[in-house]
Amino acid sequence: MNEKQKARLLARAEILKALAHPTRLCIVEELEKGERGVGELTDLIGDDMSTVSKHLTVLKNAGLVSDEKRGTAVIYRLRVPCVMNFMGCVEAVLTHRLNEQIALVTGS
Amino acid sequence: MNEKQKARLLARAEILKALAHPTRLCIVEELEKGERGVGELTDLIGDDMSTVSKHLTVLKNAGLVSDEKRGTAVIYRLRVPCVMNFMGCVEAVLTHRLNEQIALVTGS
DNA sequence: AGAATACTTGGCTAATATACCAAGTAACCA
DNA sequence: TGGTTACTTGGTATATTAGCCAAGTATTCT
Repeated sequence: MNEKQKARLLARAEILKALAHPTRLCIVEELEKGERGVGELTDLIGDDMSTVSKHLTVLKNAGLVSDEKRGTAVIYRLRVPCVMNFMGCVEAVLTHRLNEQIALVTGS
Repeated sequence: MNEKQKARLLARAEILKALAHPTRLCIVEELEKGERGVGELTDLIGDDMSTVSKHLTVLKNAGLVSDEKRGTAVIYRLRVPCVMNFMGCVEAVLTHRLNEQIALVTGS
């Protein structure tokens, strides 16, 4: 494998890593519905606001969300439209896995 | 957020986490081309075979690949057809990000 | 200016992840 | 049966992540 390919894989992996946390997935799903302030997301998630803020930084660094200051509030929004497709595929993996487990239990 | 939703997000995050490593992405891309033994994947990646084997275990536990013993060899194959779609979306994020960086540099 | 609101950042700890080497196991071959 | 091939697993060191609390910053309100 050459350096260029390594860099490409690393870039992709970083985006996946940014999404690979329940809280961050929750944020992304919520932002699909529309822009939200940090306070709203914190209420939804239930962790400390500083924790939510750090998760938002991770998503921002990955290029998945953008932020904008309005008064004292900071409003976050999704920057990419396709994250849901994405999740459709993840769901397909889960379904596939579930079907197998059922097959195991029913012994077919 | 209720427990059921938390479980759903956790399940999705686990799949994303399994994909969120350059070596594992490399393995998945290679397996898109066809089934491969651990040795072949090790040659491609260049890490210790034990390291590659552990990455394969992660992918297997996530339900993304399956394995089969043939003689002394262990052959891995992809279990889900859609991982590439998936990556198409990741690529879209990268392109989006790149365009912005270009816009920044050219000052438009 | 001083207080309040809405975040972000720093500091810390605990948990997880990753890589290597060495040792163990399973199937085949001589 | 003993050796070889092809992996996997255990052990260990290091690095990264995630959470909370406390402190810092920016904007608005009085």
